[in-house]
Amino acid sequence: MSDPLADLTPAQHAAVTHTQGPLLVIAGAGSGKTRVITRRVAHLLRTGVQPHHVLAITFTNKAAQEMRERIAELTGGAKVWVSTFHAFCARTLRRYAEQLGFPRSFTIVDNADQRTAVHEALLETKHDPKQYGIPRVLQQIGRYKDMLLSPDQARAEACTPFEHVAVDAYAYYQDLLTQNAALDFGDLLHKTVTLLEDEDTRDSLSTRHRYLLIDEYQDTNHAQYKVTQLLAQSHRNICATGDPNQAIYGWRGADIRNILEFERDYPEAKVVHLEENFRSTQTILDAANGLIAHNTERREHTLRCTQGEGDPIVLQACDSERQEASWVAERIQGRLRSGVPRSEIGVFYRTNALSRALEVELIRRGLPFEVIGATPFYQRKEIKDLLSYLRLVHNPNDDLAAIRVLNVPPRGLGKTSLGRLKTYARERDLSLVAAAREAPAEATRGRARKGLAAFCALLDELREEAEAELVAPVLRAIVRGTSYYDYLAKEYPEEEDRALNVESLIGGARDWDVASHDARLRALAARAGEALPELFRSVANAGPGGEEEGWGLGGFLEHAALVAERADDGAPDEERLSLMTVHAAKGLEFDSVFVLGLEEGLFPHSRSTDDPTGLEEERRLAYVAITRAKRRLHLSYARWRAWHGRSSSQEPSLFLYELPQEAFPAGASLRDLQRAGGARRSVHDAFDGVDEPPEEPYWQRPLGAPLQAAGATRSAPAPASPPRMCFPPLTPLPARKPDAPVATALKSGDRVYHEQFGPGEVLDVRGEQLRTRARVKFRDHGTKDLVLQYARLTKRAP
DNA sequence: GAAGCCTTATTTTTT
DNA sequence: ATAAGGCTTC
Repeated sequence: MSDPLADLTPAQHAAVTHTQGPLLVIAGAGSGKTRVITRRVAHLLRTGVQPHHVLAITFTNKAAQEMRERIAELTGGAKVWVSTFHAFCARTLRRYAEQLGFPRSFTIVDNADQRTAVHEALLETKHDPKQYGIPRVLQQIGRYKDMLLSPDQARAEACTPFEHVAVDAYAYYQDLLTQNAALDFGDLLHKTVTLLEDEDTRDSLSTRHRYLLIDEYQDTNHAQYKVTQLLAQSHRNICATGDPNQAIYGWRGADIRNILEFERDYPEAKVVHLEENFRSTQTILDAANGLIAHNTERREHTLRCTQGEGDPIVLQACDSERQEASWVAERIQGRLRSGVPRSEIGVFYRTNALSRALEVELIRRGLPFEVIGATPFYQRKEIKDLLSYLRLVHNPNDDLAAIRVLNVPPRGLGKTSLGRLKTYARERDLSLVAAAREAPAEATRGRARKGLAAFCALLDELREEAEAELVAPVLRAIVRGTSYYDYLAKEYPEEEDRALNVESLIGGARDWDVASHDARLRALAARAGEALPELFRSVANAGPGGEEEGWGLGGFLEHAALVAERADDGAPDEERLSLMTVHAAKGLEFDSVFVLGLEEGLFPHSRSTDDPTGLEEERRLAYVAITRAKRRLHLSYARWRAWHGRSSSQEPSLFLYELPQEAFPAGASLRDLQRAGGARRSVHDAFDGVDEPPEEPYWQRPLGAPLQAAGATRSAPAPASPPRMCFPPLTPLPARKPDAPVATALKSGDRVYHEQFGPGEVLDVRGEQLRTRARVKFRDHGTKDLVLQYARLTKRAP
């Protein structure tokens, strides 16, 4: 084990060595936050803290995995519990379920189940699902849960008609979940808080988890905040790390006040600021700082650079997403040729749907890649079907799973039969499976009766198969008993990968079984370990996250619900480049970063730009994306993109205008690309095939050269001939949204030139940013009021 | 009463 | 493009 205190800056050292009492680390992007956390854990262990007394909580599975690895690396494999909030809660609730009045075998419902439940709830409460929108209602319910409001409490707060509908649905939805012994993601937190409110339980859990580390504290919502607060209440050993500039989970109820008010909650807290950036080049940092400066809500701190200036940012305008994909792939190959390993290349986009075009292109070129987070393996139909059967075996009360598979493959149980069965079940307070077993005459006839009987027989058979607590044999029995492959072949004749997915699921289950078996042996050894020497005990403790529970069928289902990630197949991670959403990229870093789809409506996303808070969060998101890059940053947008299956015209993202223009090569900023009217061939093509700048860095701004004067580039004449375009035809982009220098550079008295009105003089300038207007007195055309955003005004030397 | 076809609306981000 | 919902047919 190397020295955890070696090579630390004074600030980092202070954070690492502050082991007792509350600690808040405000850590800018790339300031070595992960380093501080992992070193701090190592240091804690070195001072005699037991590994199982340390609990580190992260936001995403990816981050948890990475941190687990780095801690293991640093401490020689000490078993510290590192997990997401939800995984931690799930594991804890398993242990205390009965105390809270629900079975240990509770299921965790996913988004699709939630929607089913909301749909049922709306129908049952006599509201029209269409009118109110299932996603909206579901989001509202989620918000109530994040705020720890019960249906009754929520009802007291409800004001608008929509809120009343949502509350009605919430109440019914919650009953539905309870009846199904099911918890949703919000419940995991909510119930854990309930658990921690009991003094004895809290004491024992606080004793167990004596040292808390909470990463990305700026993104905790109220429920998560409450969990940490209750856990830390007695020992106060809580280390929170975060960066207000990277708060990107407002939509999930994250409350930035949690980090801003940490010092109020823990007055004795030590606060450490990390503002030196060890990750990115000066150019990249300037871009990030320049962008985030447009936010009015932000914590004043600017990252200081410790690296050299570095290469300029590469911006590429593309005609289509196809072309964008091809450009990115080409650039990636260039980086690989320059010796950058694949694992050091990250491609980000705002929404998952955007990965498709690039995936196709990467496959075409034979570049191995991994789509992180997305391609929700566990959300595929065939996987969900099989998992639903598995859930029914594990928990026969799981009506949501029953609804899904009662008629899959078709057993002659249509809407009517299902409706009858539901009514029958509800009247007698039975689960659907229990009702099916009674096979009442009023609910079944003919085909349906036979189908139900077959279904029940299958479940019995599966139950027997599950006695051994192994997952793979049960899955095989399901596939066999339902003739699932026949069903797939009939239903989806062209889609052979579905069968492969099933194989892959079974393969994953087999691995799980092996690991379970291993863990059980270790757990046995651990139990006997009281009498064993310390060394042996620490080996015996090694289980998932340091816990001995969570294996077998139940554990597998929990894993599937919480870690929606497919088991590894093919090339190891180091051999692949990564594609992910910007959200998933938080906390990671890459030598070279590509950000796709920088278009208005996409990034910033149209669904979040109607209110200013939303736009600011989008900007922070862009900030996160940029600051992931160590050395190279590539941005791109497409002028045409498939949307709803139809190609539609796109505008460059507002953020491209807000980035400091000097971060780009001269002549290759957004305005230059636009002025070129959409020419595909840009100066960047000078790098083609080599991906290294020519020997003379002609694209660098001459030393001391001023920023481009306001509007100076606008005076250049339009290209003589319209650029050649392939489909779809290009319309010249209107000169919208000038960047800040244009808007602010004009003042009264300036002499200007207008393409149509000729020379004139500015009388006065009003408004700011995009709404800046200038009153101009033209020599030949009188006085006009012009919006600078649209008027192509050129400033002339006096 | 169920299966199949055609319509329609729908697309953030994560656990 | 895709999926869910509604309508028509068997």
